[in-house]
Amino acid sequence: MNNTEIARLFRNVAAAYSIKDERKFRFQIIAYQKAADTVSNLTTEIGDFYKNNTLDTLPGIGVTIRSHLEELFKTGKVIHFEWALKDIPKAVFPLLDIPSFGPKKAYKLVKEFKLKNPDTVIGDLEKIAKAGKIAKLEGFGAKSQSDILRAIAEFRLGKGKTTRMTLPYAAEVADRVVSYLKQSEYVVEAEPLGSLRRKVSTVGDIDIAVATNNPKEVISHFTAYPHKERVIEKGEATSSILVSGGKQIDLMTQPPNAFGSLLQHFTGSKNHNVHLREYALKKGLSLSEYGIKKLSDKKLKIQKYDSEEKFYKAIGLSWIPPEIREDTGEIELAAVNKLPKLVELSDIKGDLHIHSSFSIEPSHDLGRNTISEMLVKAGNLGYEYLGFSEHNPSISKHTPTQIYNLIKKRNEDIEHILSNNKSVRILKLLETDILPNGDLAIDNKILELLDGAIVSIHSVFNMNSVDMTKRVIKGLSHKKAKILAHPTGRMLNERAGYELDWSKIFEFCKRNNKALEINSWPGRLDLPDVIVRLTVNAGVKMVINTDSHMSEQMDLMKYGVEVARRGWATKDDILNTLSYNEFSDWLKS
DNA sequence: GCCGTTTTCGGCCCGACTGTTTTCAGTCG
Repeated sequence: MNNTEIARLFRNVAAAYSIKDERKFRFQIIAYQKAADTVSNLTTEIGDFYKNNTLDTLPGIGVTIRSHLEELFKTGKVIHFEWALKDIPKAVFPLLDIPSFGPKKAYKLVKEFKLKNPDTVIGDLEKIAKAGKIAKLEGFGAKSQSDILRAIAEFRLGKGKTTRMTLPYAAEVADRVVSYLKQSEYVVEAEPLGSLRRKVSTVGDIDIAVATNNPKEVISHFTAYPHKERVIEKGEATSSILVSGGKQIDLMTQPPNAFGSLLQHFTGSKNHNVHLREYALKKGLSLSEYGIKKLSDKKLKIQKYDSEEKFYKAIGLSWIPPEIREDTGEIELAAVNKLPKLVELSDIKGDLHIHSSFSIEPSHDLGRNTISEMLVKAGNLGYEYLGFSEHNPSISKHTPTQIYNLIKKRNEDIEHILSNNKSVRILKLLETDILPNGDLAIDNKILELLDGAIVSIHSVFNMNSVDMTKRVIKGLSHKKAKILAHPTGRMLNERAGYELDWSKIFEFCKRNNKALEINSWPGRLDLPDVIVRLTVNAGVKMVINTDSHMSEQMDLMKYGVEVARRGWATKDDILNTLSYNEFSDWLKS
């Protein structure tokens, strides 16, 4: 079973517990939901954790769930799960994917109308609702019946829980709503929060916080948003709408003097907030978006905070950058004021993965702008150096001699340009394919023309982890091969990427002075943040590159820096924060 | 069922909103 299936199994077990006895199984439900979240967020198959005997390193997986997983991988089933799911009709579970359906509602409807077939249950329920039978049920009414019909219709259209947005897209949607909100005179401040503020690689829905002394007016203004499809809910302090394209926008408000606690609350993550509140409880403090209550104060008066810094300080913590608020150790370190100083965009001194339009007759796509145009942009960004890494010339269409001459010609062009442009230094690189057998696409004699090579996988992605790891390590073995570009090959929302044995890759890179790339392209963000964290811990260096094919794409560097920050990388972990001389020494190392 | 510079036992975040109710259950974040 793969991660998706196992996460679903855990969620179904949690739902079954909810239906059986929500109070009795309260903490088991939370535990299984948390385990499901852990599994669905993994970038490695959980079967590999089982094989490596490292299941106990995963948060939310303790002795019991671990033994259930071991039973699952050994025998293909788990007796305890079969017992837990035995009394629950299978038709309940597909309904749980529909927004507004929880275990209780799904179970009641399935039971009441004796729905048996999980494959047709959604359509069956729709017919029943259309026939007006749900409104007659106790606890339901005409409104809930029509809400069910709409929920099913929207679910079919893929609204609500659609594919997640890339960061620039989400930022654009959020910016439009924020600038609309700011048209209201009652909006003092408006900020996008949630996963967008934490810079998660993809964003599900858009969360916006508003500081106002008149929440009612602000919410009326919000629900009148011209691009809204419908209002999902509208209360006194919060509201949600669905906008065209099926994306959900959640709004929360607080008065300006309590905006700090709202920023904290609505930025999340959920796991960070839960841990933070448990931590504060032990100090006798109860936290919410309203502020902080001292439990020793019998009247439970709320202390308000206008800034996040003051809010964290009141709990005895240093301010935590949003990118690392994932409950992976940040609270413990903030308590002793030992958070790392994360790398910043202004630390970056160069970009090493640039495709110019120089006619190198490459194996893959060519850049759109000339070497000179790219250099102008680099100057505008304040860079000290730029690395040109066009794809290697196609090996099926050229002889080695032709390739040699093409690279030589590019080098001469660069030298010529350099004689007229002294402000930005240039590194002569090449993005070189690692062939399926691990050889590089160009030979040693040609590699010697370069300051260094960026190597990467562009074909035959479907190799297993063992073979792919051997392929990559062999590709990196040449002296000139210094950087592994987009190391997992993933494309967000498109393909998962191949698997590598990271401990072997790290060991090789560390011993041989090789670096892994963080590719800033918003559809890649590769390395993924969790692997950046492993890389940092392994003491292996990284380079943040844009992989630009046009000069304006060099602005995408910020996305790579955000990934690095989510992986707890400091300036020391990132090689292109070095000066030109230091970086060029590393290339020769 | 998980977890640990107060604990290997005894804790487990905190609130909003809706529909169907007349005080609350269910869902969501």
